[in-house]
Amino acid sequence: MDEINDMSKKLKAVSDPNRLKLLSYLKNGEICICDLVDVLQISQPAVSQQMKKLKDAGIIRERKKGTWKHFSLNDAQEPYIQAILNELEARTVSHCCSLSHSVN
Amino acid sequence: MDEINDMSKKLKAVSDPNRLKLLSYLKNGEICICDLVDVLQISQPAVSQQMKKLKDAGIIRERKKGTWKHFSLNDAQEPYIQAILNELEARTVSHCCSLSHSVN
DNA sequence: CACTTATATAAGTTAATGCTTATATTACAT
DNA sequence: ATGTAATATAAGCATTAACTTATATAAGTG
Repeated sequence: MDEINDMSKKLKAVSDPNRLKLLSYLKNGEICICDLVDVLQISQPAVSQQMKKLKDAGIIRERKKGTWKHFSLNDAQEPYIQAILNELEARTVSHCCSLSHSVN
Repeated sequence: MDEINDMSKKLKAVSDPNRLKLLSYLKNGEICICDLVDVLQISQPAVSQQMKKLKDAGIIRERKKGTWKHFSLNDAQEPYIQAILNELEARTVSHCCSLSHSVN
């Protein structure tokens, strides 16, 4: 019965149009919050809050790099989440911050 | 861009715990609203409204039989909706109305 | 250290959601 | 036609969700 609530939480996380868009941008790799503010036409705190929801639902992970935070899709997804991601078209953003290739 | 909104609508329809439960009961075949009131512990209008959402999202269909309405899962589902249905455990209800075998 | 930049948190507003109770509709039965 | 049963609709309420603006935090730079 608790599996239902877990599914509900994950599905709620991906059922918002803005968050679906965020995910479609994430399909092309890591992005940081500043990349998304322009693209979604919402405020920086709004993006920050959306990403938090996706992270709490276990769909994305974050990597801190200086003042930036880079987000990316988790490798392992529930099959039904993966099916949703498959349905999304991959979109490109122009990166506001140079995505440094160095690790950590 | 409108595909996002369509996905959002369908995903919203399945992201509520009670509606996920309804769907898990539907996996075993047709059921009518009266079957579900006891099972979910919510009022008849509440069940009725939930079913309407699932129907508007194109996930279930209805068949009228006298004063009863029998609901069932649509045969063709979007792949990502099917993946969600696959994840749900099939549950059994005791039918309040004799599910007549006659058609229409 | 002071200044800037990226992100987070807080508080408030508005809209959407999901229930409730009360009442309306529809269909069948007597 | 009247009564009963299944479902639908309406209205109201409480909760949640998703923004906003303002402010705080944290990290890099001169």
